[in-house]
Amino acid sequence: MPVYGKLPQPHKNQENSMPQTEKDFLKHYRASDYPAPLVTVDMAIFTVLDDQLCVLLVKRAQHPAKGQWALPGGFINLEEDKDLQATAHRKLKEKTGVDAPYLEQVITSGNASRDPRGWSVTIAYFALIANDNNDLIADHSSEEVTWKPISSVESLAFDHLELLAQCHQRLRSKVHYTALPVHLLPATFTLVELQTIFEIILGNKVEKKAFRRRIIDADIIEETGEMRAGVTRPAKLYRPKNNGGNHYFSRAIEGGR
Amino acid sequence: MPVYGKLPQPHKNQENSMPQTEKDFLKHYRASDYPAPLVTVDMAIFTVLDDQLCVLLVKRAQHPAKGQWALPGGFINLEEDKDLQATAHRKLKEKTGVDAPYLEQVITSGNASRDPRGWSVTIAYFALIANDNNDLIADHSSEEVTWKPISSVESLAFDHLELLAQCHQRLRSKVHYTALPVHLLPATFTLVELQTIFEIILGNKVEKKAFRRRIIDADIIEETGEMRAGVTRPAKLYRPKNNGGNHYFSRAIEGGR
DNA sequence: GACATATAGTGGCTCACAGCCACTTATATG
DNA sequence: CATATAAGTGGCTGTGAGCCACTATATGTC
Repeated sequence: MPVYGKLPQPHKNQENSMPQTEKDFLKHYRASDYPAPLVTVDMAIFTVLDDQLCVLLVKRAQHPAKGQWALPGGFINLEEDKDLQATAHRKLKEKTGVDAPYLEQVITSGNASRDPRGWSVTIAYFALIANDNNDLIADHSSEEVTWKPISSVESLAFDHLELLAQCHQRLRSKVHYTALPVHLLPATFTLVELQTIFEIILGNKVEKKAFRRRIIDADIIEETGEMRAGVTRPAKLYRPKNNGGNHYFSRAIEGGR
Repeated sequence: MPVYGKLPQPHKNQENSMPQTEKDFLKHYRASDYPAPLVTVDMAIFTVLDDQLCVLLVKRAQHPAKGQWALPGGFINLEEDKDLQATAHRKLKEKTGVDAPYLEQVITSGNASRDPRGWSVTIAYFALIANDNNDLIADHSSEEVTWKPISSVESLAFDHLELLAQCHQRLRSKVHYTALPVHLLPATFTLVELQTIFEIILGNKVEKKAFRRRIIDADIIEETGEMRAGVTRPAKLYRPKNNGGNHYFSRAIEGGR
């Protein structure tokens, strides 16, 4: 990998007057001397509540777009965040108290008009958290925070509606060929529960036998040995195996029923 | 370590005193008052030359990392680029003269250490261009520019090797379930040529019949009516249809001899 | 305890499509 | 005209999704 500490090979005088070492160059370099866009990280944090796919929204307490609903997010803390993922984790923790859910970078949106403060760039992530963590929502910043069913979200600040659409789309398409939704369930779950989550995200029914074959054959979950009692036949409980829902199927799941 | 021009200006107590309109807020807002990361756009521009997948590299003429090979890229021009994609297109045009190839955003990398100038963010794109455009490489900035077989790239400036790996990976995985490689071929091509490109990217052979069935059934290319003469049986020429290589298959292509 | 009911879970068929491989077709060349 | 070589096809096998009827196991009611 690149080594920054060392000087570049002394180039005998090229373009200009005298050669400059990288060290010299950096000594006089001031990032703030150059115009730069604003940079933020925004997140679509998904969970399933009451059989609906929901996303966490905050009502903006500050200008710009004050009073509008928006995806949680904010500026990178250049001192504390070691990388973009850390910024995302920090924001997630601030809003939900949850620490290490599934987190995936989706898209970076940047243009001159999406934020009235000027040229701005935002890196959008989506996160999946289990619905047994829902009550953990904290409320630091006197902002209003809420879960909204994704189907009921009609407008958001900035271009957040578009970002949300992209995140939702990414989630939906990955559900066709991965087992991502396990991250939306608590530590143990039944196959029917898992199937229901798939159906909620896909927006259509999934054929039971095909679904179970697929999940079992993929060897991504294992029986806990426990059963979930109910009003009828009890169901086996499962937990994610080795690499959770990060299995890729070579064929897509699609229709059914 | 990173040097920032100014410390963050403490907001003068707004909430408490009097309400402020967004207009007022914006009037006094100066983006440059806040520390912000550097933001660049970098690209992996792919083509196939001499039966090898190649990527365009430039030798850096300026500090930092002067003299090292890097992916082409650079800062956003806040005045001229209307969005990130425009920056990418501009960079692509500068280096290759090509204007509208296939372009896809891959990943955004940002952390405190990837650039010695400080906290920096880069948005990485990959582009596919046809190998009949190869000669169009311009050389504006007295930088050295070259096509390197991807297998021979062992080190690059900054974290560009990692970015390249991500772009390469994205390309390879999409080749399993899309017809992206048509963008790497000239306007007309034979099925065998197309298959060869697939094989080069995948790094393994593809079964002829399965490949042809897949492409033909997908209805993404059409016969031109012309034939390509050769030393043996002439081959039908095809051109991309409606939406080029942007078709998604529901099953992956994989192995075969 | 017998039975109804409801959900969990299985057996076993069909169908689409990737992999396989031998076969046919069309051209250049000696 | 025979041969070599690459283009292109026929037709089988295997995998895994879709389908749907069937069995299994609990609760609730009488």
